[in-house]
Amino acid sequence: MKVGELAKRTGISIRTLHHYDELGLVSPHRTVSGHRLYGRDEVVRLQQVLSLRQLGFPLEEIRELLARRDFDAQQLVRNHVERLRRQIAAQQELCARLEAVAAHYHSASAEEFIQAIEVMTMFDKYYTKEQLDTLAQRREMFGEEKLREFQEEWPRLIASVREEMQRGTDPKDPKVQALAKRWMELIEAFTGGDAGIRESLQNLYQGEPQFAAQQGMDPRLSEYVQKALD
Amino acid sequence: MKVGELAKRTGISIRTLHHYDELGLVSPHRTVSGHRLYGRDEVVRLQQVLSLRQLGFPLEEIRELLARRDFDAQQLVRNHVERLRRQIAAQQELCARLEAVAAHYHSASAEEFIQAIEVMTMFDKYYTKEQLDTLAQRREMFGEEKLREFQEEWPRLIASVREEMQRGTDPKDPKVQALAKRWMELIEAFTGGDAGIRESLQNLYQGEPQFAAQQGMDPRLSEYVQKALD
DNA sequence: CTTGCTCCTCACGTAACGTGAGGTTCTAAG
DNA sequence: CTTAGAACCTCACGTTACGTGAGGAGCAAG
Repeated sequence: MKVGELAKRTGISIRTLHHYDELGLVSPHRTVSGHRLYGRDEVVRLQQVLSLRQLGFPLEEIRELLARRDFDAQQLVRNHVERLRRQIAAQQELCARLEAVAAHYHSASAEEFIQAIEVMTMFDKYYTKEQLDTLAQRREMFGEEKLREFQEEWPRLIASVREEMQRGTDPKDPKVQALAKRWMELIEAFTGGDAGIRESLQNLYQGEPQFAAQQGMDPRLSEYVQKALD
Repeated sequence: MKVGELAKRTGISIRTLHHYDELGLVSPHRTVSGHRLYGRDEVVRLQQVLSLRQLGFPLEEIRELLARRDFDAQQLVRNHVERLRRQIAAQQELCARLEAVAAHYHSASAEEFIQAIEVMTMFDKYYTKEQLDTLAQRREMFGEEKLREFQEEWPRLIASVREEMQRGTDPKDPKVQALAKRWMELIEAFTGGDAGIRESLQNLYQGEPQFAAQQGMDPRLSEYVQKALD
């Protein structure tokens, strides 16, 4: 059988057969003019290659397997399954996240959408898994409505405080005190009083100044609020 | 900020930053001597790129997204989730199979192992999903023990029939008739009387002669058995 | 002898960078 | 002012499993 025929019968492309020949995976005989000739043995070999390929093994590994057939099949499969499991887990998490974003930012603009993803990325970086779980629970407790309110209130609150700061108002001034109180309340609502979460939050805003800036925060403002809280 | 510093602060490799520059994803300014200078805007941009990358989008798509920000975020995410789900499903099936092979061929040699995989591949090709499900159920019904018995009996039975054929025994001979009866029983046990499955089985052995040969079958033997069964 | 089909061997392209090679610029110390 | 070493630059090849021509021969039929 020449390549074309084998290709038609197996559905494998000619190029792929050439490729396998180059890699030494399936090595057909040749006519004097150089045309490849596949016999029974080569077809069997090809089937084996295809079978292993279907299971997701890289070609290089397949070649080694078929070369020295004394490998530990069990161990091999276990390793492979392990690899797959990890990939699957990662992808499932990704999926869950994407859907969470899609669901939550139901009618969000592109800008808001990217923002949301950025926030998620940052959270991943600064919170432990347990903390993220805790936060997810708290969010569920509050419900859509409340969350949206909080999200809309924060920028307003930050803007108000910034205004007072720029105006040079004394942090002890009752107006600032009222804002600071609300500030505390919102943070408490978010952290649920968890000291670890509060710390991670602080690390996040200190460690990612450009992220903080996007939220309207900066170190000076932080300091100002801190004074008012004391 | 020069590349080295940005690289340290973000944990992204210098090469990657160069790469993103080449692709026009993050385009820093340059000093007169050509060194890259990243400012606030570029860092923000980088964060966005990284966020989208983390969600598994290809860089090319990310560039388009960030270029024309009027895209439909919902649609985009849905498409992406769809892609992911398909990948996950495929990988899970793979995993399940690998484990099935590993569990079933618990102490198999490398040869048997490859054989098993080949059989699976062939089954995939010739049976529909429903038929495969049905077969899986039947296998569970029988249990490990019975299956192993069947698997050991088949080669013996095939060998016996082949012997009679080569000896030229009349298909109507009682000895051949007894073998043919057992043959029928085994096939019935396998197909569970499902006509579709029996047909697929026949297609498999007719369509994959080299597979059939590995199992010890060939067209002449088939014909002989057929005569005996009539 | 030529047409048309099949075959051959390069060899580049893909995604997202890693990893040098070889050369320039910056920075701090002598 | 010079010089060593760090940091920067631009190529450019390697990775995986092939796809996709380019350009040139072999092979059967008219």
